[in-house]
Amino acid sequence: MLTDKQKELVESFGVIQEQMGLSPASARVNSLLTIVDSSELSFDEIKDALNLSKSATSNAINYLLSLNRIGYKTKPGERKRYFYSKLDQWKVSFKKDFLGLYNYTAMIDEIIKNRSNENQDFNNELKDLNEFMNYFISESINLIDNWKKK
Amino acid sequence: MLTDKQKELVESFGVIQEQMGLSPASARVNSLLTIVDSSELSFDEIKDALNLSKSATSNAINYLLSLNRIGYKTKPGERKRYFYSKLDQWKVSFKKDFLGLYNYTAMIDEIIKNRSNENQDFNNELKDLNEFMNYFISESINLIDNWKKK
DNA sequence: TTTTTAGTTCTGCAAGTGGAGAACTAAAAA
DNA sequence: TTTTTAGTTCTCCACTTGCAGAACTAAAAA
Repeated sequence: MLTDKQKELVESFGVIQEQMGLSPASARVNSLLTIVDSSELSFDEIKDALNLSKSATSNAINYLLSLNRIGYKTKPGERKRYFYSKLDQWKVSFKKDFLGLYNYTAMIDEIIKNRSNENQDFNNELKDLNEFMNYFISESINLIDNWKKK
Repeated sequence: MLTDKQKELVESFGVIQEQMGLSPASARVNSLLTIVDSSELSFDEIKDALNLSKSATSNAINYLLSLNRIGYKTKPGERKRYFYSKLDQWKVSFKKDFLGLYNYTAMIDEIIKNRSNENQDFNNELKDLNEFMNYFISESINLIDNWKKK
């Protein structure tokens, strides 16, 4: 199912995704579904390709489904589910991530409001950071929205 | 040293920074140094303001120093160190973060190279994502570099 | 020389995470 | 009705994290 090189890539891309917050098993599953040539894999194919237990496979799959990073389809007359990478969701999730940064800037605004004017240099640093953040968030969202408009 | 509102903010900004990868204690220390009116605090002031043990305080401070998120100064004739938030480093560390994303795009390039042409739709999704990522990274670095050139 | 200061490092524990394997379940097939 | 399929959930354990408190250390003060 995988070439030797692809097996290596599943691991190394897996590590990168671990660093991005996925658990080892979820990272491997997502990595596998990105790398494998087949357009979708069954539960057991995933389990066997990664040498995972059923519980680890089940939990990893359900976690990735909850994040909307993978999806599944069924085939007529079969009960099995076939999982695939929802890579095309990247715009949606990037956008969500950037919007989430507004929590950070709102927090900084609160902090600015509640600092004395004793140390104006630092107050100005906070304001500058926040101005940039707000600018950066809206620019990033523009970049996403204007990317190959479809 | 802190108003009641500021104490609250230390906690809530602390939580946000925990979500960004800092340990609870490091997050509180960094939060405190961002919120407190004094321009710098000693080891014991930090320890007492946050009700931390000496070890937790020491480890949190040294971790933040290693990340370059805080710094310290000394006062003539005193051995104590006074710690402050290095908020002005944000440009440097944002830039480093974005440059780090090139590892991700390099990985995706490797993946593309090692997939068959069986599923061109997915191959094109990978290419599209990577094109965007490369564009986004370079644009972001431009935004940082051009921000209020000083 | 002894004591104090300003921390650092070590020891031990409580809590959380991640995954294996077994037990379980609901629907479909035999 | 029994068995198989396609998972899910439960139990247990190994490993990691984060912190407190105690022991330690090196420089400075007394």
